[in-house]
This record gives sequence, structure tokens and C-alpha cells, in this order.
Amino acid sequence: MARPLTPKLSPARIAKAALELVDAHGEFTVPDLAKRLKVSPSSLYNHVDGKADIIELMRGQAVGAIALPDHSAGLDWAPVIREIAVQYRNSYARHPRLIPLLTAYSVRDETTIRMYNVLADQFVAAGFGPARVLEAITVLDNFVLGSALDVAAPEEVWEPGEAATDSLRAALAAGLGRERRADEAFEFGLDLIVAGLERAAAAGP
Amino acid sequence: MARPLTPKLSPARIAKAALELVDAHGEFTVPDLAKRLKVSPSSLYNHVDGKADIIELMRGQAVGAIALPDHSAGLDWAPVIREIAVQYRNSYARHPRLIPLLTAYSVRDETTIRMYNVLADQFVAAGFGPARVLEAITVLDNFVLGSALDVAAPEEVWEPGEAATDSLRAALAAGLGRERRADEAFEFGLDLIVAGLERAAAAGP
DNA sequence: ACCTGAACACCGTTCAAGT
DNA sequence: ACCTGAACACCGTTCAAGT
Repeated sequence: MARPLTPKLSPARIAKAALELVDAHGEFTVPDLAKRLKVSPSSLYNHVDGKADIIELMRGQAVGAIALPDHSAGLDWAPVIREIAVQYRNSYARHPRLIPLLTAYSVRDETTIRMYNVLADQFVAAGFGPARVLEAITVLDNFVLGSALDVAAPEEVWEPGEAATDSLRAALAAGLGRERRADEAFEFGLDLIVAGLERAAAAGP
Repeated sequence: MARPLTPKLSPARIAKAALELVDAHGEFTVPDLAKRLKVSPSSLYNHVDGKADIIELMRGQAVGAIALPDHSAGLDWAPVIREIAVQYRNSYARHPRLIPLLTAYSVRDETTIRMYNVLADQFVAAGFGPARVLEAITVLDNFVLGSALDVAAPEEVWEPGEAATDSLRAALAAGLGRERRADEAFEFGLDLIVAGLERAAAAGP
């Protein structure tokens, strides 16, 4: 049994299976991936450039679901960038364990570029100068990525043992184990940042 | 030549050498590390639990340099948490290529816990309730980690090719290649967040 | 064009043997 | 206690051979 009539593999099928492995185990190996696809490891190399390429495909898979808001509708800029940040972060939060793999070499894919374009347009509309536009995009990007990593962090990470003061202990008791802990923190921070950007815009250049 | 009179290795020496490798190459292997220490790979296992343990030791090495501000001096809380965030982020920025390795399993070491303690105390002093304290710490933490990753990202990552609109193109032209690009964006975002927290504190519970 | 099996260099870790 | 060398299971990738 060599070449089948209809190919058993495709980049998309490989990416999907790899993402399932990462979601389940936080990592993947080529042999495991091949086994899940009922294929020999070397077969993968007919469709894909190697493990790094598979990771890039997974990034596309995760981020491709982002639906950019229609900003031509003359909406105010702040809700638009807020919505983008939420979508961006949620698309990562759906696959939290993928993010550590992506940070190893953070290439920007096409969806990300499109997103940056919209953000840049919006910040220009807000009255920011070019240098400030880049800073604002970077701030949002950094916060989104950090928040996505937070989703991946296991709860035990926050166990401070005996070393916690009363203040920290009370905070952990209030928030830990709660379902939407990471989401609420993200939204709180995003509100702070967007409000700050609005104030900076109002203050002018 | 077996056991030497004075040991050639120690956890600290191993962590230091590993960090040098990561700074230089963005990764390290056990054989490479052993070679750099002029030792056989198996020798390392007399001092260290394995590769994961070495990464933990590197985290300690990087973050151990943080000097927490003396918050018993009755300073206002906002400058204190700002200073902590700056120190925290800078200690990572000194070893940008280490951060992707740390995100794989983000364990909190002792220095980090001490930092969280101070932050919690400060936010309580600011009048935040327990749940809000945890959110505020999380927001700072996420932003610091994301900003640290930004330092590690190579400049080419931002090359959008032909797909950039004028707004994005102008922003990149204004900021890219500039020495302190990542630092300025971090400071801008930190100012937004701290100002937002101050406003939240003023608004009360 | 696409799958397979054999092969290669390399990795992380263990362990008996040495002092 | 600490270093070594041999050994093991496993990994990512290549390539000739098959259809």
C-alpha cells in the first residue's frame, strides 16, 4: 500500500490533529502525530516542512477564526480596538497550551498583519502620531499575549505555600478556582488600557 | 580521574552556564551545556534533577536580581507597584530568549511570591477588595510577561511585507529599528495601567 | 504525487564502575 | 560525594523504493 487514490493527508488535516494533541497534552511529537493520523512519520514530510512548519500551521488554525469588526461603519475607534483585542485574546484562549509553543519564534501570520492594519487605522483616527500608534499596538499585543499565557498557567502555580501574607492569601481565596478568573482579569486590564488610550487621545499630541 | 577534591559543578554554576547558552543561542542541550562546563553530560545529574530543573534554576538566576522597593517607608502605593513592575520586567528583559522556555511551565519561584506579597499589600492599602487585588496583580503580571516576550521578538517579525496599509507602514517607519522601542512601549503601557488603577482606587469599591 | 521502512545523527536520562 | 563511559529509549528528518 503506497500512494492512495485520494491523499490521506493535507496541511490542514495535519494542523488540526496536531492542535488536538497540544490541547490534550501541551505538546506533540512527530511520531505521536503520525500515529493519530494513522500514517508513517515520514509521510508528513510530503505535506509539511517539518515540526516548525506544523507549529506555524497551528497558529493559523487558532488565529484564523478572528472576525475583525467592520470598522468602515464609522464606529468610534475605542470599541473597535477593544473588540479586536477581545477576539484576538479569545482565539488564543481557546488553545491555551499552544501559546508556549508559539512564543519560541513569534512569526506574524497574515491574519495578525490584517489585525495590525485595522488597529493602526483606528489609532490614526484617534489622532495618534506614528510613533504613538506603534506603541499603542505593542501595548495591546503584549497584554493580549501575556493574558493568553495566563489562561495556560495551571492553578497550582498560584499556590504560594506558607510564604503568603494575609493580603495575598485573601486575594487568592477570593479569586482562585473561580471559573472566569482569567477572563475577568483580562477584561479589567483591557478596560484600564482602553480608557487610558482614550484619555491620551483626548489630551492630544 | 573520578571524584575531584573540590567539585567542578554546582547548581549555580550550571544555571549560569546554561543562561549563557540561552542568551547566545536561544536554547540549550544537555550535551552542549556539559561541554561548556568541561564535564560529561551524566555529571550534571549529580547536582540537578534534569533539564526542567535547570530551567527553573535559570528563572531564579534571572529574577533573583530584583530589588523590591522598601514599601515600609510610607510611600504612596502607585510608585511602589510601578517600580516593582519595572524591576520585574527588566530582570526578564536582560535575558529575553529565556522567557519562551519559562512559559512552557510557569512555576512561581520564591522571589516571585515575595513580589506578589508586596503587590497585594500595596493594593490593599489602595483600598481594593480581595478579588480586585488578584485582578490587579494578574493584569500587571500579564503585561510584564507579554512585554518581556516582545523584547525577545526579532525585529523582522514586524516586517509586514506588502500587506501593510499606510497607517501601519508609517508607524513601523517611526518606531522600528529604534533602540528603546520595546522599552518605550512598555513604559507607555505601564503608565496607562497604573493611572487606570489609581482612578479605580479613587472611585472606591 | 504520496506512502512506507530503513537509516542517521542527536537528545535526555540511568546506572554500574571508579575514586 | 562526585565524575565517567556505556547504554537505552526516543526524537526529527532524509531518502531510496514502491505504486
